[in-house]
Amino acid sequence: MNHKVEDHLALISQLYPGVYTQIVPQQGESKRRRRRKKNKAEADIIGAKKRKLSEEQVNLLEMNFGNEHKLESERKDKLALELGLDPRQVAVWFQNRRARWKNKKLEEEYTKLKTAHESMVVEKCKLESEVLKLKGQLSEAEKEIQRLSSDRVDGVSTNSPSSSLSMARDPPFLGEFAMEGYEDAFYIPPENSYIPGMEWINLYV
DNA sequence: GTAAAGTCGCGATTACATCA
DNA sequence: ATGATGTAATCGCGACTTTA
Repeated sequence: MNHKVEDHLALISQLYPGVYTQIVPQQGESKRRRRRKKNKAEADIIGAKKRKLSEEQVNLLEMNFGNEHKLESERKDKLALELGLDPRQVAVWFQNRRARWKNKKLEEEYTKLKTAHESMVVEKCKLESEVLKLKGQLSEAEKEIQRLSSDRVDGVSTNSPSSSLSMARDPPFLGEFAMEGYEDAFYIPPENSYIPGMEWINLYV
């Protein structure tokens, strides 16, 4: 805080006890208190009008912030002298600037994550439709197998085990998340490994 | 060694200027 | 005139350092 303003506040708090209660903390009052509202008359009395920094001042501050976000006191004093500001104002500016920078970074990060999430959703849709397509192909192939095997055994045997095998091995249809929690139950073997009962597949590859 | 005082940075909030 | 927005300033707090 500007020392002049502080002096004014101290004086006013002496003259008008109860107005600036935050200056003399109450005994045992550790919790955050509601801050007093400064009215225009008070601001006029103490000359505490808020003023915008000039473009040149902001430019120089921005340049310094670009070099280094933190502000050691030596640099702060030097900068304050250069800008014709109170060192406290320079510190406050850096404080607020760091907060703005942090907010901006957070927003950028959020946008990046959102974009990544959206493209993942698209990818998921693609994969799901691919799965549906492959399931259709599989079902067609099984129908064809059944047709061929019934052609081959036609008139020889009516209780061929092959007619029920594929049904017995088929996992129940569980919808979109069929594999969740069933990784062990429906183990998918690596390529070229021998699968009992799956010899037929070699006929088609 | 330690309690009190001082300093600094941060998050949250307020006050004020500016603009649509 | 008024609500939205941006930003300077304030407050309260914790962490750390300095001083007596």
